[in-house]
Order: sequence, then C-alpha cells, then structure tokens
Amino acid sequence: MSGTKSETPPSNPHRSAGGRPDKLSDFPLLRSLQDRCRAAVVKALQERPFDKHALLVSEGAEADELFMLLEGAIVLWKTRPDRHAQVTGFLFPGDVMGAANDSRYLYSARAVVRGRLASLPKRQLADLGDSYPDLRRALYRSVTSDFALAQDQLLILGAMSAKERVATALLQFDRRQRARGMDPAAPLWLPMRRMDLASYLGLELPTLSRTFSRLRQDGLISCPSTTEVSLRDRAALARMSCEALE
Amino acid sequence: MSGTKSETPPSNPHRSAGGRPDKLSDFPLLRSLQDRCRAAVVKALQERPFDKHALLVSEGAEADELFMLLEGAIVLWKTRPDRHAQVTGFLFPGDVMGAANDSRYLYSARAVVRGRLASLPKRQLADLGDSYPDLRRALYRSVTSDFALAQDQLLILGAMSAKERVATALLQFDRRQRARGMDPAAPLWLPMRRMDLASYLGLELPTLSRTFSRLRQDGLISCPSTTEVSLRDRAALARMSCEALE
DNA sequence: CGCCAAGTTGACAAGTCTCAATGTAAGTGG
DNA sequence: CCACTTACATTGAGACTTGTCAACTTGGCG
Repeated sequence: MSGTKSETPPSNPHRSAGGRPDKLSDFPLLRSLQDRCRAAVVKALQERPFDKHALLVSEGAEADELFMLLEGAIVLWKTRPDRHAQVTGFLFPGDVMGAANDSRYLYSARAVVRGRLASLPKRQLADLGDSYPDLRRALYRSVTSDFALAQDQLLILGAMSAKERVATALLQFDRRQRARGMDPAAPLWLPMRRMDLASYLGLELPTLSRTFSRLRQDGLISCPSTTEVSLRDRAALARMSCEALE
Repeated sequence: MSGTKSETPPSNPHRSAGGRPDKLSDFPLLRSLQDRCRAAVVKALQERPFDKHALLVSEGAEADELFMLLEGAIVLWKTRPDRHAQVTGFLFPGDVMGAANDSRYLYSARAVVRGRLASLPKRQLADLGDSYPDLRRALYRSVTSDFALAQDQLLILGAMSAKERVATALLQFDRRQRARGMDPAAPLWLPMRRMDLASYLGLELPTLSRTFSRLRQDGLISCPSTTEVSLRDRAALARMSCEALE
C-alpha cells in the first residue's frame, strides 16, 4: 500500500507482519476505523513482547483483555477432560483474540515463536465502544469472522480425508498470508510444530507427515525448511481440497 | 410411554418448548432483559409458523433477520463445493439464529418438523440496541454461546471415536433439553433424520446406526421410537464420552 | 561436536467407509 | 381401511484409510 517500505526487516520478513510497517494504525482492524476513533484506540492499546512458548491466555480464565497480534504466531487449543489437547486455531499478525470470549476465555493460547501483541482491557473497550460505534462494529465483525473460521473448520474435520484436510489448510494459510500483504511467491510460513498442525486437522502426526511427503513427491509443494512450505501447484491443491476422492 | 399412543399433536410436550407456556416473554433470551426492553422487543418480534422441511435460511443470502425458534426443531448445514452437505448444528426452542452472521448467513437452515419462529429485522434490532444496552449484551452472549458450541464441536470432530462422539452428543442434547425445562426423566427428543445426526458427528450413517445399536445392546440407552432416545445410564455415557478407549 | 527434541518412515492392527440387502415406519391412493 | 409405495433405518461383508507402535533420521541448540 504505502510504497515506502521504510522498515528494513531486521531478519525474517514474517516477524513484522509481512514486510509491512510495524505501525499499530496500519493493522487491518484499526485501518477500518475512522480517524478519531483509531487515534483513541491506538492510544489505549498497550504493546507487549512475549517469548517463544509463552502462555498468553488460559482456557477458563477471566477474559478481561482483548489482544491483537502484532508479530509472531500463536496456537490456540482446548484441553479435553483427559486426553491430550485439541488445537483449534492459529493466530498471525493482525489477528484478534478474545473478542468472541464473553466472561471467560474458551481456549488457551501459547506463543509459537516470540513476538509482540497489543492488548486492551475490556472495560476500556466498552467505554470506547460507547463513544465510537464503528469500533463496536469492527469488533462485531471480528467475532463473526472467528465464528466463520470455526465453521469452516467443522467442514474440514467433519467430512474430509487426510489429503483434503492438508490441501485445504495449506490454501487457507496461503490466503491468510496474502491477506497480510505478503508476496504470493514467498513460501508459507508455518512455524508451529507438526504435532499442532496435526491436531488442528484432526489427524495423527504420522498421518500428517505422510501426507506432506506425498504432496512433496507429487510436486505440489516443497519444503525449503521445517517451518516453510512452498505451494508449487495451487490449482492441484484446490482440486484436491474440494474433490473428494484421489 | 403410555400403552395407548395418544398421538394428539397438541399434547407433545416438545412442541411448546417443554411444557412451558408459549409466551414469548418466557423464553430465556427475553427473560434476561429488563422489563421495558423486553416489552419493546416482544412488540417488535414477528411470529411465523413454518412447515416440515421448510427452507428457512440460505447460506450466503443476506442476513437481514434475526430468528428465535419458538417451537419445533431446525437443522443447520453448510454445503461443500461438490460433496454432500455438512450439518453444523441443530436448533431447539429458545435458540437464536443469525446473531453470529454479519452480512450474509454462514449456513442454511431447514425445518426438521413444523413449528414456529419469531423474527426481527436487523435494522430494527440496531435501533433497539441503541436504546437498550442490555439487549446488545444479550445478543453478544448469544453469539459467544454459538461460538462456544462450534468450538466444542471441533473437539468432537477432531479427536473422538464414533462411540465417544455419539455419547458426547447424546449428553449434549440431554443438557440442552433440560435447560429448556424438560423433565430429566423424559426421553430425548431427536426428530432429525439419522443421516443429519451422522453428518453432524462426522460419521457415515451406517456407523452411527451401528453405534446406536451397540449402546442399546449394552443397556446405556433405549429407543422408544425413531425420534426418541432414553438415556439409561448417564454415568456410563459420560465415562465413554471422556475416556478415550473402549 | 554431540545431544535431545522433533520429524519421518515402516509394518501392522483396528476402526470406519463403501456397497448392498433387508427390515421397518410413514405417507398415499384406491 | 387396507394395500401399496416410498423413504428411512438397520445390518452384513469386504476394502481401505487411518491410527498405533516403534525404529530411524534430521535438525536445532547448547
């Protein structure tokens, strides 16, 4: 958008929301607000760095804050009564967390890599919402978007084979990464552990790994590193994602 | 039940939200509102009957109305690009539909049996929300509750065996039915087709049917009719729901 | 450089899907 | 009111995907 990529990425382009300037006001949620409202929100936001693997939110804890991820990646999960956890989603820069949680958080959140987030106490949020209706609307859209994501996930988990799930997820991540303004030619950044990805897709780790290997053999993807995946043939992936068999 | 199947429809306790008076203002969403607000909402609500199998909402259509189910049952589903549909949920009396959909509906809705619903145009809703903050809050809670349901469904679809899924779902329906004020001893009312239930649980119909048969053989449930299920041993079902194996 | 966590791959068993036949309840028309 | 028709549910046999267990390889990090 703003042609001036003033901020030379110190290292990894993913660290700074995709080559985009780090300025708070350039994140999508805030971009959609009117100037006065945006200024008020930016002023209220508290920036905070976090370490790799840091626990950011605990399921069941009082949901008194709203978060926006500025840099890094976060894994969301629910704990089942006894069995191991179920990963319900991932957050990337620009994503909002906590809007869809009423009094208590519905899931836990852990940092995949170190990064930064901006937080806003809900009390303050309510006040701002009274003054600026478009903020309320923006948050409402954030909630419905979370809901839509969960619904799509139901589709993945409810009626897809392993290959379909992986193909669908890769395209989903690709779409999100491009929405963050990343170069479409750049490889996907998937810093989470394979285990988390497997849980997210309702698969066991070996099954996920095998599926990846298969896609690599067939030339649909390539993996420059453990945390990066290049989509070589989006069309084939899209076909695989929708068409049921083979 | 009674030896004489007095099949008089009006006497079906499920038809009227569980033996509860049919008055609009007695439904949970409205009960939570302050008197003046409730009165205003009740006045704005439009009651409407619908037939069995009637299409009530189409995925992708403009979401200009909010619905509350008064009587009957509704199945929600998403259509996959080519393969058959995925059922994402069921609505029973008192449930709200449409709050979590922003500009367009995220799913379609079809009547399982005939019933009644109350609707409210979103435009009117916005006006009321401005006048009555607690209405806005009630709707917000409705959305987060929808979201929580979808999240729980992720748990079911992502990491459970067929037996666990069925046991979990039965207990879930049981909880909801009791929340509607139904007698805990009364059998579960499950008027949807087995096919829909199977899709909801991410299973094929024969697998669901087999699982039901197994539970019946083991004495955990009994099925007085196709649309009714009695939970004979909730404790065992709860154990099966959580404990992974066997 | 070596260790340990994480990822990959193999062999086998188990659970679920597919296809198909049978049984049953509901709905329709004579 | 009964026979007929249709839709839905149940059950069976076999194939196949996926899960499980375990060995092996890789790669990050001290």
